[in-house]
Amino acid sequence: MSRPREFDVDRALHQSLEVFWTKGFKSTTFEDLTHATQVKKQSLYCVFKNKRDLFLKALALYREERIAFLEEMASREVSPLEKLEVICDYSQYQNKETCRGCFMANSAMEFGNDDQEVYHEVSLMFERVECILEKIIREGQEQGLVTNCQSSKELAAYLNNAISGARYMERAGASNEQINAVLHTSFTLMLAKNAR
Amino acid sequence: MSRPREFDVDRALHQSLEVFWTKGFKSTTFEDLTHATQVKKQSLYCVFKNKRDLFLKALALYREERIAFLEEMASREVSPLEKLEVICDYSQYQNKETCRGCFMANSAMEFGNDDQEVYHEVSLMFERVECILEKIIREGQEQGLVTNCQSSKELAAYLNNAISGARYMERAGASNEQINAVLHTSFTLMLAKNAR
DNA sequence: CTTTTTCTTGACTTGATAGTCAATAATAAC
DNA sequence: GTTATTATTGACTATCAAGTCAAGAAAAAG
Repeated sequence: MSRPREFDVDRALHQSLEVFWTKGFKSTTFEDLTHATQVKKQSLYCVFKNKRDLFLKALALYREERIAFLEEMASREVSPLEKLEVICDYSQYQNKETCRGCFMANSAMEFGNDDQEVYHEVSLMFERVECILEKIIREGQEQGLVTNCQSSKELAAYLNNAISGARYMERAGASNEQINAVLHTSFTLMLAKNAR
Repeated sequence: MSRPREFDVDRALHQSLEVFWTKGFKSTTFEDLTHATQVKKQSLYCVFKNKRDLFLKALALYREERIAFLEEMASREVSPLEKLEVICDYSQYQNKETCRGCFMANSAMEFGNDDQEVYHEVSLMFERVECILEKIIREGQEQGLVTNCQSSKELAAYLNNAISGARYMERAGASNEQINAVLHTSFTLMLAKNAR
């Protein structure tokens, strides 16, 4: 009955995510988005309420994709140590030459915690990631590979924090070697003595 | 010969720093600055070339003050462990109720590493902080208090990263307990076995 | 082929904000 | 007191970006 949409909404969302990730919310103009998506302004406005709405949807998409990756990783049939090693391997985070850090962390930094919706996304991500990490760490502890001096929960928060820091280093322009070194140290220190 | 300035430049700079720290560069309007400093627009423009110049000077001021604090701490006549404990004590970072994180980290996040001048400030800060941390850690290692499994340089980068992560958590709205727990875990894991 | 519906397009509006200008005020040197 | 110099002030300008509007285009249904 009606004229069908000519552009792929999901594709446009992914492209917008890339832009927001690289430039942040404030620095991204709507023109940047129309340019990246090759979709005209009004067409985007038809689907997404406004720039902020598009941003929030991109943020949620990012979270879902990250979590999906981590969950897939967690469910693999390999030793918990190997899982942690992959998670602590910086090269897995780094795509392209752009040092854009973690989109979620960048957004948390940009908005602070006074923006309810962004804050909600960030918390959600935090919780989910820590939960997955904790499960892997618990496995590692049960197998005597990870130190028992701290609880799995403490270590999960610890590791998550180390990764956040690393993403910050990335954003701040640190070299791959520096970042990898830090993650490796953080990883090593949480191992049981006999597993080092 | 001429009419003297009525406002204290240094005081205005400090006040501007507060605003930039809380809101970031982009989100701070010049009006915010005139309001915070109670100095009229043109008077600020007389002293500082523009908003960006004022921002960069605030950033440098922040770095100097942080470094001064850490250096004072490093030179105290207490055990290296005590020094590290103070540095890892989140309550020392936290002022007011505002969760504004580390101004340097926030700025690094906001600008990415494509802005040369901001990047320079951030790198400078990084290097200086790590250098101070390394010195304390080396002391700790010599006294058998800090693990020798990693070099002092590695551990300094590690600790700096953990602190960055913690400031990010702060910005992202984590509770004091959560932040303290993470820092405490990071601190504990770098201790020698007998010092735990 | 006509009608209906929704997409597309570019021009337009509105609002915010960085930075400028020119008139005025205040002070120190002479 | 006069003059020269610089600070102060508020109005002004220019720019840019988000969001709106209305006309036109395209497709599906009958």
